[in-house]
Order: sequence, then structure tokens, then C-alpha cells
Amino acid sequence: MSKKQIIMESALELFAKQGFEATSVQQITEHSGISKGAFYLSFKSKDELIMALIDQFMMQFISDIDHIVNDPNNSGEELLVKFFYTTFYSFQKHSDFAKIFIKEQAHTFNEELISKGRHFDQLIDDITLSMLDQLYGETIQHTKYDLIYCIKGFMHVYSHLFLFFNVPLDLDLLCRSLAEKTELLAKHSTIPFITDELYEMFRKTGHEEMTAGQIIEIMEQKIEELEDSIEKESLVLLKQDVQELSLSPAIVKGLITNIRNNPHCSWIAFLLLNYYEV
Amino acid sequence: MSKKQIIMESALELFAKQGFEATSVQQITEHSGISKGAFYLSFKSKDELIMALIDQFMMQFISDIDHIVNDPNNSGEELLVKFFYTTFYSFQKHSDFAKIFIKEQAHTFNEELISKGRHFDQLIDDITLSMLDQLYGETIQHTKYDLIYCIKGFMHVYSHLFLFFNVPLDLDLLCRSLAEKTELLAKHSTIPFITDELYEMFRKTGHEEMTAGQIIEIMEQKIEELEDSIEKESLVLLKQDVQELSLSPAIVKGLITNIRNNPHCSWIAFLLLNYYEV
DNA sequence: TATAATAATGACTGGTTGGTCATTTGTCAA
DNA sequence: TTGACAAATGACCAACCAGTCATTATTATA
Repeated sequence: MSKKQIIMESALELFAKQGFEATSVQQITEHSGISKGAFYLSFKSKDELIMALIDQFMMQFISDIDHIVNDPNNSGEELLVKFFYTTFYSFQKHSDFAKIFIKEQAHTFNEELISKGRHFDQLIDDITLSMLDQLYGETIQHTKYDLIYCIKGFMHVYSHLFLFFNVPLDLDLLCRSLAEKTELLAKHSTIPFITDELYEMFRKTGHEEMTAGQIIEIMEQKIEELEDSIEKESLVLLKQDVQELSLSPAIVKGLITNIRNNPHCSWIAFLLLNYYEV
Repeated sequence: MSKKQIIMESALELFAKQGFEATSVQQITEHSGISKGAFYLSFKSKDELIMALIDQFMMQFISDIDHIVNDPNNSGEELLVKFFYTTFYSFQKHSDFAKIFIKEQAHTFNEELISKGRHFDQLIDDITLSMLDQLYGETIQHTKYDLIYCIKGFMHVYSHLFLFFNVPLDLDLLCRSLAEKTELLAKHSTIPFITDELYEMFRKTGHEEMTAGQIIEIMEQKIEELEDSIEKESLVLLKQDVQELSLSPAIVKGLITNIRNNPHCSWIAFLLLNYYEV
């Protein structure tokens, strides 16, 4: 495991227990069994560390959930159940991170962190919206944004339960219960509160699309990290295509499928899917 | 305005902007126009200050909401709408405090603060439950705890909207929209997740009833603060009755009504109503 | 006006913080 | 064995923190 990974795992534990601000770099280095200097060889600052943690987990989480929603095998109420399941399972598996994210989200004053949080939040909104469109189509035109918010509310309160109480819970039951509630609201609620205009207004604050250049940068970095493999080869080809369109859509789709199931590439797969759709 | 109040208002502003830990006593005293020494004449520590702030606002909030739910004039869906309205109105009016509360709730490591937060949370649960019982009675026996959590979820996500975006919102519409959703869930959801046992388990962690002695202490303090008035006289009589039961229930009820509408006494009224019910 | 009592001050203390950098340690090929 | 390079160290720094207390200013009383 790389030094960076060791530090991140140590820090994760401490942050979850004590919070970000209350955990000193000193503590992290002691807990990792390294010196203070070594820490600053891996990270330029404490802020960069929390940023890396958030990136790592949110990318994984978002590509997981996107994978479920865009899988044509999932549909109807089963999709809804799986959507909740993926979310809660992920929260449970990475509970240390989930705790930090909940605690630190609204709390920080680092501009970059705030906008990062907002960005991920919007990505999750997009995925949720795409799922709702798939499930209910036109019938929820007026109430779809309210539905998103209700789903977020459900997730928030119920994830508290298994994050902050150590009780084994029946995740499956929980997800069926929430799917039923969502279904009820989708089919019968009539009074919308969040209109298109309102939603746009909430969103506007500083949302930047990712440019082709940024995607290429990320791909190049990943290409260097990977061993020779189908995934690496696919990435190289995809990079070339992003730089100068040359491959047919079918080939591109196939290449993305090649890398999608590798956890190290799922984030790039997500980015590319969004990129080619636009 | 007392020095204590000046400090509290200054601190409230700064805490809402920067968070509790990130705001130094120095900053507070500068913002209040007093010296550091003077601060420590009013509060024993920075922790005592945040505690006082939380007490002040939560007591007000809880007695407000309890007042609505226990008013026999309110019933049916109108009660539900008013319940939401009181909540959001209060959040809006005291938005600085609401921000702090949301940010700091899960974040602190002061034991006393955590248990205080949990205690208030449970009081809100109790009030919500009492409202749901009033509205739906036996029909929601299995799903009532889930309903509480859904309502909490609604409140959480929607309060974010007007706390962290500066947009004028139609509170009335919001509350009708949420009342409809709650009604839908109450009448049609069939799959419970939070059972009685589970709910008890979540609650168990350190909940202490308030003893007669503690109530008397609070009353004595308030009696000293008040000018001569009907309220003060009522308080004195009530205190005597708590010490040695002597008055008829009707008289007690009347005396509590006397003090209930005074904002300085509404918290004591709430405590007494709970005390006499048990 | 003199005296006592109270309120307010801000320099100071002991401690912790994130971050730096001259120095030491480890690892190679020659 | 040597020397060149990279990796790792931890003493050190300036900045800031919550909280104290000898001193001064203000007010009330006689």
C-alpha cells in the first residue's frame, strides 16, 4: 500500500472519530507511524488530504449508483429498491467516510471544499432525476424536484440510524420501505414546491462543467498508474478519441464498457459517459 | 440589553458565519466591543456560551411548537400545516441559530452538548408523535416512528433551502406541500422499518427525566428575574404546588395558562405541563 | 469630596496548531 | 567501499488559542 493510502486510511479513522478540525497532523502521523515531514511529502497541506479523501469516496459512490441506474436490467420498483440499497450499502461499508462527509459538509470554510461538495451533490441529483424520469416519465413533471428532495431527506435521516448507532439493521427491509414511500409520493402528490425556476436558482451557484482538457489530464494520470491490460489499452484509445474524434460511437461505447467494471476506472467511465452524451 | 445578551447576539452571528470552533473568544469580544476579561465575567467558558445559545433557542422553539400541537383549535390537515409552518418560520426567524444547530449538532465532542442535543431531539420527537396520534390515532400504529423520521427528513432538506440560499420562498405553499406528503405517507404506507424495539433502542442512550427539584430551581431563578406581575405571582404559586401538592388541577391549569404566553415563561410552562401529566 | 465596591481592561501564560527545513538515514549502481 | 541520490526525520517557527489576574476606571454611598 502506498504511503499516501496509509495516511488516508489513518486519517479517515481519526476524522470520523474526532472531526477534521479537531484532528491534528501530529495525531495523523503518529497513528500512521510516520514523521511529520513524511506527511508533507505526500500531501501539500491538511486541506489537500481531506480533499483527496472526499474525491476518492465520492467518485466511487457516484459511479456505483450511476451504474445501477443506467443498467437496463433494472427497472420498475426493483430499480428504486436497488438505488436505495446501493446508497445505504455504500454508506455502511464506508461508514467512517460517511460520518466525515455528513459532519464536515456544511461545516467547512474552505471555498474549494464547499464547491466540491456542491458539485458532487449536483451529480447525485442528476442521477436521481434520471432514475425518476425512467420510472415515472412525464407523470411527475411538476413534482420531480420535490421528489429528489424527499429522497435526499429519507437518505439523510435513515443513514443517521446506522451511522451513529451500532445496531445491525435489515437494509433490505429499509429499502423496500423507502421505495414504497417514494412510489406513493411519486404517484399521488399534487402540490409542487420546487419549480424549475427555483431549482435552477439553487443550482446556479458556481457549477462548472468538466472540460475535455481536464478529462484528458485525469486519463493520462490513470494510464500511468495502470499495469498493461485491456483497461489500459482501452483508456489510451479513448484518450486519443477525446483529443481528436476518430472512433465510431459503437467502439467508444465498447471501450467504456471495458473500463467500467474496474473500480479504478469507474469514475473515468462515468465522466466519459457524461462527456459523450453532451 | 444585558451584557450577556450582547455577547450572545454577537457570538451567534459569528458562529453562523464561521462555525463554533473556528470563532475565537477574541473575535467575539472585538465584535461585541468589550474586553476579553468582560467576556469571562458573563460566561465561565466558551462552551458555556454555546450551551446558553442552544438552550435559549431550543426552549423557545420547543415551547412554540408544543403550543401549536396542544391547541384544541387546531386539528386535521390544518394542524399539520401549522406544525410545519411554526417550524420553518422559527428556522427563518432565527436563521443564524438554525445554521449553527445544523452544523454543530453532529460535530461536537463535548459530552454535555451531545446529550443536550439528543434531549431536545427527543422532545421534538415526543411532540411530533403526539400530533400524529391526534391526527391518525390507531391507524398508524405500525408506521408512526417511520413517519416521525420522514417528517424530520422533510424538515432537514427543505430548511437547507432557505438557510443556505438567499431566496424569498413561499412558506405557506411549502407547508401545504409537505402536509400533503405527510398525509399520503400516513394513510397509505404499509411497510414499517422502525419498530417499537428499534425506536426504544435509539432512545435509550442517556435520557434523563427532569426532577421536581430541577424544575423548582429553574422556577426560582425565573421568579427573581421577573418584575411583579400576574406571571410572577402565578409562578410563585406553582412553585409552592410543585413542592407540596396543594392546589386543584383546575387552578394549576389556569396558572400555567397565565404564564404560557409570556415568552420568558413558555419553557417553564412546557416543563410543568409535562410534569403534571406524568 | 473621600471611600468603598464593583465593572472592565488587556498583557500575559502555557499550550497547540499547521507547516518548514537542515540534517540524518536508506538505497542503489559503479 | 564509495558516492550520489532520494526518503524520512523531528526540532523548530510564527501564529493562534482559551483562559487568568494584577491593574485601572467607573459608580454608588457617605
